[in-house]
Amino acid sequence: MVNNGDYVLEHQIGHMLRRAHQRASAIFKANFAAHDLTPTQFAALVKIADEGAVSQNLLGRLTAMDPATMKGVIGRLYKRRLITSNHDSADRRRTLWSLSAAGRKLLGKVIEAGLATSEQTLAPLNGKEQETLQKLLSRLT
Amino acid sequence: MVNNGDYVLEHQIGHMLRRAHQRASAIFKANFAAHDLTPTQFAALVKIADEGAVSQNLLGRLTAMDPATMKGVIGRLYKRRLITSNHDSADRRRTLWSLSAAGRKLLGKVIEAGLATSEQTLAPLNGKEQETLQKLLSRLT
DNA sequence: CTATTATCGTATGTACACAAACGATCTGGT
DNA sequence: ACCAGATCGTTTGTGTACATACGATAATAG
Repeated sequence: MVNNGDYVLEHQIGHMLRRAHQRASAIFKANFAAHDLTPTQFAALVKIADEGAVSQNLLGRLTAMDPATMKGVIGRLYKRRLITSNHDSADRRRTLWSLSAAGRKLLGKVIEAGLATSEQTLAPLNGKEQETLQKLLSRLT
Repeated sequence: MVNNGDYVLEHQIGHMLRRAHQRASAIFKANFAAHDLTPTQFAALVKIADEGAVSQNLLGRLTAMDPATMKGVIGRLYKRRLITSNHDSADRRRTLWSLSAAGRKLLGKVIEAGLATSEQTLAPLNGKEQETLQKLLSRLT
């Protein structure tokens, strides 16, 4: 055994965030297993729906993914034909992505699972604690 | 634009945890860049130091990594000779891992960076808020 | 109008994260 | 002593996550 001073892994905020995120992801996975969607794929679908038509780069900023990550997510959604692409007439570098009919249908079906995921993730806390946690977390940015 | 009812991505706990974890990782990375250690590698070193000698499986449980992830982390630490291995005399399946002299030396040097990382990650909150956040996060498990 | 600077998408490499499946070994109950 | 089930470590495959580098295109400055 070695003494690392005050450093207790379990009390470090980074480690706690990692663990909480692991748990949230596991709950998400259970709720979305039937639809085979990952958290980032679902986030992308939601944001595309919000925006109507978005470029890869903007979508990345809206969902907090960098361009390289976004490319992979978009690619997997496109392979399943949940989204469609159009060239941007104003900027030849851009491709604009929208929901396909299948994407719209799927999203309508799973949005409830998204809400259930949030609820289950926060279940250990009461209403006021949930609000407090969300408020504090939102300030870590 | 499509209406997704109440589903606002930014307000979902899973997404907030993902973003907070991203930020914490970025701060960690900046603080440990000179030593080329990732958060999981550092966590493993800390726990090995705490325990003296641990099996891969137990170390995984102590640091919240599954066996497949742990194998990669251990492998990278071992390649850099920060840890050493011994066969467990009581169980032929097990390998027990300990810090090497180099590992001990490195850990002594970077433990401060770990504390600084936690401090900087929590910097947007005051002392009382930090405590509240940690208490609430610890209950999400 | 041209030269610099920025942005868009793409590609490659490293590192988690977890599911699933596997052989080797250990353990508890009979 | 044996067998059934658990545990240990490993392997393979998919999906983030990000750094870095690159060519094409756009926007801006002079």
